Amino acid sequence: MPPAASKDVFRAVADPTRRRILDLLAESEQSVGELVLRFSMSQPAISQHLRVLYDAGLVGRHREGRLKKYRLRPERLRRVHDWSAHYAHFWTDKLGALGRYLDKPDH
Amino acid sequence: MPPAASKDVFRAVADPTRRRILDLLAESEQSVGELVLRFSMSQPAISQHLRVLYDAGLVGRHREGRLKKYRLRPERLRRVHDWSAHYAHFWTDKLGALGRYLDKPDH
DNA sequence: TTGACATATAAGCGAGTGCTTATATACTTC
DNA sequence: GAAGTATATAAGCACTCGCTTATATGTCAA
Repeated sequence: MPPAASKDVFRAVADPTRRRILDLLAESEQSVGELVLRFSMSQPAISQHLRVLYDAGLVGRHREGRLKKYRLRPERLRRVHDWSAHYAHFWTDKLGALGRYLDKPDH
Repeated sequence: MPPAASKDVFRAVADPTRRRILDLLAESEQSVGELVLRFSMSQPAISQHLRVLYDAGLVGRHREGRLKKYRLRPERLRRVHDWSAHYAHFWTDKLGALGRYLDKPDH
């Protein structure tokens, strides 16, 4: 069985450590070692989180000497954003509720 | 031990069944029984998902006769939306990358 | 090649998840 | 009250998660 078979984006971002990794990578690409320094957990733990993010398509990576640099690939976050945006009018648009009411076919 | 102690919103929406429940509740409030009909799993399974959503503050509920109606409480989804919106410029704003680059203090 | 460094993988462990069936609770009707 | 309906909780089970330590792999430098 594949170690962490093609992971779902929603599950990937459910973990706070992984969200923090993404936030860090949003600033600049970083090596595994640099990331490890930002957390109080072992290097394998970070590598495992990075694998989940990689499997979910949320990060890319390439070698640079003996370092391996990870960079953000934010496109797939669009699924999360689009889904939640579906609810955004509930708190942004004052007329949202009325609008949705009037949109129903029987009005 | 509390059955599913105060749940995190990100974890609550990580499950596809729970997202589907939220989507259904976005249309209209529904009783547990009505929701059960939409899924091919047992009533307790749905009740357990509803509890997770309730503990995460994503749904409200009230009795109505012998029914218990659940309704969406979307406010807390804002956390998810705001977090993902933080990345939205990566795919919406063509000048986003340049803008972020110029925003750095050393430019 | 050898040794040091950087990262990934393996194996194991306790805790959590998502379901099931069985049962308890709450409400309504008779 | 008793019986029926609607929902919640309990217990159990297989599986997954997030971590650990130990080890394997890859890269550079001497």
